Amino acid sequence: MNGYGQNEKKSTLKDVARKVGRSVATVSMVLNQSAGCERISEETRQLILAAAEELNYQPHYMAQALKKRNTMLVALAVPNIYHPFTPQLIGGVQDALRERGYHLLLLDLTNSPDAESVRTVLQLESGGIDGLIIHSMSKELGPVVDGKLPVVYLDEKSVSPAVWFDAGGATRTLTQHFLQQGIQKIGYIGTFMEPETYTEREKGYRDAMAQAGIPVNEEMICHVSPQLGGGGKAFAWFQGLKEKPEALVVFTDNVAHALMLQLIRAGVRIPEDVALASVDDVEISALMNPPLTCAWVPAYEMGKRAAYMMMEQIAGKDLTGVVETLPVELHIRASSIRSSPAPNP
Amino acid sequence: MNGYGQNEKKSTLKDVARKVGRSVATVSMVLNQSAGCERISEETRQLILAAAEELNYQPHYMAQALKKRNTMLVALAVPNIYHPFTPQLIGGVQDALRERGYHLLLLDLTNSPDAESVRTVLQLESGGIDGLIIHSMSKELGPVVDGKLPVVYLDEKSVSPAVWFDAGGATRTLTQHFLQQGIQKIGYIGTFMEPETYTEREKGYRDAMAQAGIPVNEEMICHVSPQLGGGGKAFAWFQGLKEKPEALVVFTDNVAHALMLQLIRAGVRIPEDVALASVDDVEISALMNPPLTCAWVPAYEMGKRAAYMMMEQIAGKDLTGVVETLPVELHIRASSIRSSPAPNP
DNA sequence: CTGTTAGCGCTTTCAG
DNA sequence: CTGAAAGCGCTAACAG
Repeated sequence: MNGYGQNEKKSTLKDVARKVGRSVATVSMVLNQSAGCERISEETRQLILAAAEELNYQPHYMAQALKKRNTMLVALAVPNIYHPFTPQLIGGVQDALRERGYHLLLLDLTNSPDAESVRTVLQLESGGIDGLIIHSMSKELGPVVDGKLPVVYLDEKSVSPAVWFDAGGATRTLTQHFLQQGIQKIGYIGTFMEPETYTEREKGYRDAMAQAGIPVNEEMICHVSPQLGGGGKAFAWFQGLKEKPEALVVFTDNVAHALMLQLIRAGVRIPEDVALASVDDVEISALMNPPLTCAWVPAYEMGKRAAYMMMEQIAGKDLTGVVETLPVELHIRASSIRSSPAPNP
Repeated sequence: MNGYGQNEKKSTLKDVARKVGRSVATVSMVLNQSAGCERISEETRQLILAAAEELNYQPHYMAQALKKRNTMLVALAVPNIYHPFTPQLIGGVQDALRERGYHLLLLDLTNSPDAESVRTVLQLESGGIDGLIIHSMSKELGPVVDGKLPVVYLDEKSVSPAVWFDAGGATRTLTQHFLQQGIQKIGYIGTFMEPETYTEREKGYRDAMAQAGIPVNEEMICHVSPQLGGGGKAFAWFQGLKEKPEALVVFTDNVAHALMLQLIRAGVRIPEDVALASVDDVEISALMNPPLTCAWVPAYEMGKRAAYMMMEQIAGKDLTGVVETLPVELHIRASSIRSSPAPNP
């Protein structure tokens, strides 16, 4: 057996109450500075504070939670802990939560068959957490938590409350960036995966093309998985094309990196043979050879905003219908520049 | 105001007890299958089960925790959520915890001045969590938690219980891999940062050199930060060397990637001008041009093992002194091959 | 100014 | 076979 809880016996409110010869109620009051604590005599207060210090008193988290009906725990459910986006999201959520004393319970659903993840959420939902932030999984988890506790959705816009970035705007901007250079044969590498941010990205590309009056050639669109492996698939597709696009909008950095590295290995020049641009802008994008043009996604900020919205809800505010949209930034680098831009009239 | 808890009023043990006309004690027993539950009549049992189902009863997490003196929460404290290693660690910890119904509380200390992080840990320590897994921060957090709750250290070996990978072995193997090719002018890119895994990595390199009877030229050693930016520093250092090494052992993938990309941009050929090998082997390493030779670190597995050790401790086992060492795997790729290896006698 | 009381929702002896 | 009772550690009226 080990000896936790024996060496440094945790002291309770009762312990400090006994030590100063006062009741637990009084002690609780001064330690919490709760309503009415001004009427406690300065002497008693000092006595209590000193005793608490000396006994190294720490309030018992769970007891407090049970009584006050809030756990100070917010869960973040992520579909894929390995997505380069996820750590930034986590960082943002965590930092915002910590500002107000909340803790982050992470629910990594990467390896979780649906049923199990739902069961886990249900478990937590009852008295375990104060709220749930859901990344890209409203379909799977939305019905389960519906109305039972405060929720914020991340990376979606057709549910609420939510915070998302302008995914359509990202690919639209990227596409227009090519169009402005006079490039018309623009392909798109997207995914068959469902999350709304992905369908919106493809829509952004299509919208930009339509706006420019250029019919989309479906041959120039390829669907892969959002992993590095997807880049391999995209490369094979590209090599198989008889008529190559002059530029490619890629839906996510991961895929763009893998694709890029393989194109270069195969002797395809970027941007001379094919220009490239993608969405996310993780740190290494700027270091690629050539540096990769990206629509930068404010993932950290999204996490922060989601956490703030969560805490507002816990505080009682109704955020139904609220969808915060964060803008992306276009970071132009060498991978996408084939010619000087069309002169601005 | 929002309406959580109003629409779907949570039902308690009392609710289902009342519904079936039995006492909460009985209901608690059958629902937990606790000792003595066999003596409850089949009829009553069915009644209770049905009622619980119908009322959608979920045990109240915090109440249970308070009574049973365990929260089913294990915290993982990480020093840097952005390290490519971290998500794998998290994944491993989480998956292992979930197998036994535990949840993961993530403590991301990336942006946390020391004092604050310590305060947070202290807060949690009292009745908030059942145990704490500490990644690379025994110095900062060890004293704070000392003896107060079960701890497992990750990526360290001079504290216990711990799980770590053979960091010295990793760089030793890499260095020997070069030596076997007859390369003698081997440089090392390490870091001035403290974590034990980093000092051990440098030691592994030095040991291998010593073993081969080759004096280490201190000019051939460079210390940078373990971020992508460190790669830039390393590149500048390399360019400034009058006498270049033929091969470079790099202490972490991040730095190797950035260094590699900049070397290539500068026209330095890999491995012809300088061979490269590094520690970690994140997914993209195999896709680099040329593919990067790595010592693969079993991060996911480390997380899993740490979580298992944690749960064993929570179950009462004393793991003092136990340090589990996980082996690394050498993944040889083109970046490190300058000649065929010396013939094996 | 301070103590008493009554629980939060649950588990667990111990009596029937 | 089942229920009553005690209590985990804490908070919040309400009395003095």
